[in-house]
Amino acid sequence: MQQIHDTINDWYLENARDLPWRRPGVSGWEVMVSEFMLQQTPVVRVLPVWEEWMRRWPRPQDLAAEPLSEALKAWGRLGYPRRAQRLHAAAVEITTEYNGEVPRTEAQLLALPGIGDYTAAAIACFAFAERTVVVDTNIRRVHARLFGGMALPEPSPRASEFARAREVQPEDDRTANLWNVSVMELGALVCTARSPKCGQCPVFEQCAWVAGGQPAPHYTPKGQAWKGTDRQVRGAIMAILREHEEAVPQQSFLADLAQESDAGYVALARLQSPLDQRERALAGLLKDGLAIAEDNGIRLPS
DNA sequence: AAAGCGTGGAG
DNA sequence: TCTCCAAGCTT
Repeated sequence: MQQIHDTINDWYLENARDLPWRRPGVSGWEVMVSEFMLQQTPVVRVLPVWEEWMRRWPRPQDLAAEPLSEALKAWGRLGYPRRAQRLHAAAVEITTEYNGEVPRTEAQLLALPGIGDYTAAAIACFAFAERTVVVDTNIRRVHARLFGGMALPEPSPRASEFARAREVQPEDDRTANLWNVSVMELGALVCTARSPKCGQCPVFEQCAWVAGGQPAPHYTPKGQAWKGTDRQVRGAIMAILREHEEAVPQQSFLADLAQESDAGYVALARLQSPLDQRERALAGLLKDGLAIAEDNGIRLPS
């Protein structure tokens, strides 16, 4: 096992991407913002937004001093805007409860809004060199193949996966710390979900999945519905709200909505449909876009 | 605990 | 074109 540790860690030192939140001396806040943005979002799309956020809000208290709507607008088109809402709330909590210092223990991080098992372990490990067991989608996939001989991990994380992740960790703290990010990077660059680059894999010889003849996945992932959903409605509404610095009169707001193809039609139909459906659309808006809507003076049909 | 939550690029 | 997927979290 130590052979595998050294091989993957060495591979990382040679092949890791030069990402700004991995630079030496980055703050806990810089790591934390990157982790929020990277939840379900590719690195290339996060990079420019992260740079802008760090320029504008270099400390938690800087973001906490802003209205939520600014965070939502600056979130841009990263998707899942409630992450911006939770990051803002976390910044407020760090400012009031931790004197502006991002907490360094997993338990403290886990208690903040928007931070779950993965993000807590990641921030503690990457920013503060705490010994944690990081389990993300990349690591789950590498473990499933390398140790489990399976094409893909189970659709949702199992307790057994966390147990295995703990068991395969290096004993030495420093090596374990590097192992976390190394396995993750291997999953991101080589051991990818679709068409893995096994020819470039440093542990090709040790891989249980390869040894088993690379069997196909034992399940077919189900895609998420999009057309006609509340999410599509919110997406269309948020897209318009983001682009306005000033108040958007209801009439021009609805006109903008009508001009949006597809999503706009769905949103408009919802907003003008019978009460129960309209309430669903409004409820969705209220969850993510209430502050931005209020700031813009949006008054939806009632 | 399964479902809901945005967005855009790759294959 | 259409499906899958990307450093998950919350209820």
